[in-house]
Amino acid sequence: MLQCKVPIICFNAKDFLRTLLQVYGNEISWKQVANSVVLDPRIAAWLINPSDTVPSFESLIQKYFEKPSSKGAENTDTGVNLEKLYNVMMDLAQDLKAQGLWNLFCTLELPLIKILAVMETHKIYVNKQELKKTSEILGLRLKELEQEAHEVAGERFLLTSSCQLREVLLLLLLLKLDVQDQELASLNKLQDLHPLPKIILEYRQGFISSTWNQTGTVTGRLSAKHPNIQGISKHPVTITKKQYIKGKEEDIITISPRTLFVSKNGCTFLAADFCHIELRILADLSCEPELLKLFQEPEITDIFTTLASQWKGIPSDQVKHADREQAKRIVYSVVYGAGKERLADCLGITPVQASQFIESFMEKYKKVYEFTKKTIEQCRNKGYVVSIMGRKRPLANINAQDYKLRTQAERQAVNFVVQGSAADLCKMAMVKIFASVVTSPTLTARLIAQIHDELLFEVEDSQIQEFSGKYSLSCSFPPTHFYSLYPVISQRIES
DNA sequence: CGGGTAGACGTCAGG
DNA sequence: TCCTGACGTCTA
Repeated sequence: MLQCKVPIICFNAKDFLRTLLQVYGNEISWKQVANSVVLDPRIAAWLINPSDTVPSFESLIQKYFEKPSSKGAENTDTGVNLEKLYNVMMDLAQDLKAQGLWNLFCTLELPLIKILAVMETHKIYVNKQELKKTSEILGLRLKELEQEAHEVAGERFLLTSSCQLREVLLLLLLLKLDVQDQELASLNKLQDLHPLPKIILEYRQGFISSTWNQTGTVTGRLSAKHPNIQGISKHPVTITKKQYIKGKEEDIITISPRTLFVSKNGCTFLAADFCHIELRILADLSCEPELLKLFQEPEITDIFTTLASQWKGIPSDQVKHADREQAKRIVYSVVYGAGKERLADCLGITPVQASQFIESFMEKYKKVYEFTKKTIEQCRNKGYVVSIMGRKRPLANINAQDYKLRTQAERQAVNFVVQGSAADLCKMAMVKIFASVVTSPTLTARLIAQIHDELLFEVEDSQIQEFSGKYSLSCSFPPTHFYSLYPVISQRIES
């Protein structure tokens, strides 16, 4: 079936392909999926309406089979189902073409099926022992904290219940508790493990592999579960603890959740990520000159640092990490339509000040404001919004009477165009790089995860130069690359 | 009455 | 502000 030149129609094709790869893993290489052509009606249905998850094959059939099935079908259930499957796919294909989604379906979403199937068959090694230990330590620390909280509060209650916590805080009224900041516990430094012999290391390592959902979001992004590898804490957490655990006598301990994932022997994890992709897309779509200028200056390495320095009126080398984070929050908050109360809350200023802030922002980046207005207007007329690659999101509430519902739809419209377009580009990068690795006779790099704007690979040590040089993504990704990519996309949509 | 389950909601990690 | 998933409580 992998060699078959004729397209295969399959509901949940990714699961089928994964099973094929797992069962025949010894006889076939993962690269062989490249030859197959698979059509998945579920993905087609999701593209037509992304808020529609289509839970089962039966429900899809039911939905697309209002018209009576053509007579003369075989008597067996299998025969009938096969015919239905074929007819449903043909109907969906017609719909996709009629709605301008056919190209997106063929060039992005269909190739992705195989990529995700291959990703799910790859084992990601984890340091099982360290994970277990971390879990135990965290459990202990949580108990400690619970006890402390009870003592301070003067009564027993469930820390994890926001409801009960609220009540307790209300009763106390006097002191402000900040439980959240101290909630995490500790772990021994992982460096201690490095000198351990290979065999022991291997013995200690277990492995995991996430499940990737291609039809689970309304914006076109991917999502992952069991575990959600897209949501692993990025920054290490440091903590001071009172109790000594298992003889390790350290007061301050750091936990780096990402280091618990380890690359295979002789391999290295290599991450390639887009730089400020959403802001670049916003600059491009709005044609905002001030924003475009920032991206075109070669000496600017970090846009948010630059924005922070402009805003605070200080040199960019004096911008602190907190300033940068603040600038980032401001930009995305304002662009996606945060209200004055929310922004005030976020920045620790009064709503009146926040309101003035938003106004001056919109004044400075006028084209961005016009872009949001135009997007909302188009959504009102058509009932949906469209991303760079033609991905659609219908927003029924865009013309609603209810103010709350209507303004929410307006924010969703603006957000979709930017976030959805970013999803398009990230998926495109995935498809292109995968295709290139698959056809390479030498490269063996495996895709481990996609964290929205980042691709994580496991690369043989001897191939790091060849791999990173070939794509030169992580080293440098200047704006010019982005703009050279964009016309290609537009052209594809036209054809 | 005890115990399991489903859905809603809150918080927090990612982007 | 938008989009996710994990994990906890709470209600039915």
